[in-house]
Amino acid sequence: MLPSTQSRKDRERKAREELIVDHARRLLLAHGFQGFSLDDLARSIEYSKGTIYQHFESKEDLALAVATSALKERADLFERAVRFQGRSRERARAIGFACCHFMIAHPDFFHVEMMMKSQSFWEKASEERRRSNSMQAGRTFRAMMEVVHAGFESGELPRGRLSAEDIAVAMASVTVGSHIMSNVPEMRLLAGIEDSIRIVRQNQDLLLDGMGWTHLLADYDYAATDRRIRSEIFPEATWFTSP
Amino acid sequence: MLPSTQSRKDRERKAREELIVDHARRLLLAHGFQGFSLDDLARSIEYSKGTIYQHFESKEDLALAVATSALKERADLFERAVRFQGRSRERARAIGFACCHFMIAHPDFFHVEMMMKSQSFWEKASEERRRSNSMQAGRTFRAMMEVVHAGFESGELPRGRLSAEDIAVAMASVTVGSHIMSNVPEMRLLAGIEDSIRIVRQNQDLLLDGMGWTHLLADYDYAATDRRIRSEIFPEATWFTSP
DNA sequence: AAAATAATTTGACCGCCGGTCAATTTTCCA
DNA sequence: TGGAAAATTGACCGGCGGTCAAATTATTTT
Repeated sequence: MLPSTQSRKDRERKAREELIVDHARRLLLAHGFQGFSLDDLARSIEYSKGTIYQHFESKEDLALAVATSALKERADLFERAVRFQGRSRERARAIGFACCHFMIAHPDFFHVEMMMKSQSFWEKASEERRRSNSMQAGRTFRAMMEVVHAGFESGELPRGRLSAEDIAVAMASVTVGSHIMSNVPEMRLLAGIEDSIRIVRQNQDLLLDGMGWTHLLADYDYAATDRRIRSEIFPEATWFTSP
Repeated sequence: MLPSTQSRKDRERKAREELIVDHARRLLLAHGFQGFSLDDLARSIEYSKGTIYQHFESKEDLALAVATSALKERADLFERAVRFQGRSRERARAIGFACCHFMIAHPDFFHVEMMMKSQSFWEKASEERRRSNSMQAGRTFRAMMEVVHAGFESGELPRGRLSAEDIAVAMASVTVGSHIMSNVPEMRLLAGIEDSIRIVRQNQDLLLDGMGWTHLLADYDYAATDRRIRSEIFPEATWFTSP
């Protein structure tokens, strides 16, 4: 058997896996995890259900692959964000920007991520895909940690009670929580929320201010920073308007 | 038909509904929404599946009833918390305490709440149960708003860019987000998290500090406050240790 | 008390879904 | 080109949420 044959097969296999994941993402977002059926997916990709199971060992495994592919995108955005040339808080802000950019680019996607965090998903997914997901999660975490350490080293972020890890967790927490709460219909009604993104960014600012991460929002006009972040790091972002 | 007969029937009906919800909660927490089956529930309560459907119009409707009963508990805790006699930030702290108390009293419960926020749950639940849930959500929101307004009026919470609603949303967001993130196994590993409660309270403090809500954590020792909150408001809390 | 009527409870049944695997088709190399 | 090996298929399975005619129980009428 020629190596070229093997690699062609490999390429074909990989291409089809991508095809499946792409269609699965679409159906998953359209109908939710429970609502989307593998028979529909099989029809959509014009392969049989059995073939799907040659790539994924369960519905959960497939959903995890979808989630991981998106997480990889987010990790890419994070790594671009930390490359921003500026003060540590500006770089933290760029990560916040990346989160919002992802939110806008993939509305409804957090539903998928929520499900993964809440159900007995992991035990039904393959070991390999779990590791792959962990990899991407690690990338996003490391990006945040890099900025936190930059803050410590420059003295812009006071070393206090909190470890670098605690601070990274706090940044992730406030973003995720704000994302969720600002999209709950109940909460939107009660609090009169119209712009989720504004809520998310506002709460990120509050948290970083709470850490004493200079410059505080009150002491500095970040409008120019935001424009730079957009033009230098995320030129493709069309949604953004500085508050 | 005598009225006593009617009311006896009503009582019996209500008692059975509670029986169903109690067992459903147990099964739901044990196996997750997908994992718990109505046949199991029917066996568990020693009634047939058809009888369950005389009380609930779908599995989602039942899950919503479970969630609402827990939300009511939380609303009760919130209303107790805001009754705390003290400065506005201490009362906000008492609400944070209430959240943590609920977390401890009902571990694994946030899985149920997450699912409700993420899936097409609401459209499959009955109008009445949706309203009932909104009622309880409103109670928790109003409790937070009361404390925020107390903060504004006392001047302890600066009136700035943020509306009272924004601040209430921020408080809810950081709590929910911290709860989630500090329980994601991935994150626990990456950040070395051992005590979720510590993370949640820490992040709540950071956020309130970020709002400039006096007294800032650095300017005041809340240990005595925490002891008072516990002894005066939540005497049944056995988990709490002041940091 | 017995019969008639109304209300309640039941579980067999339906369609659908995730998952399997023997049978079929396609690919590959001698 | 023939036949083995690999890949693909879709009928099929058990279990699920949900339904409803039939059976059972409770209530009223005679």
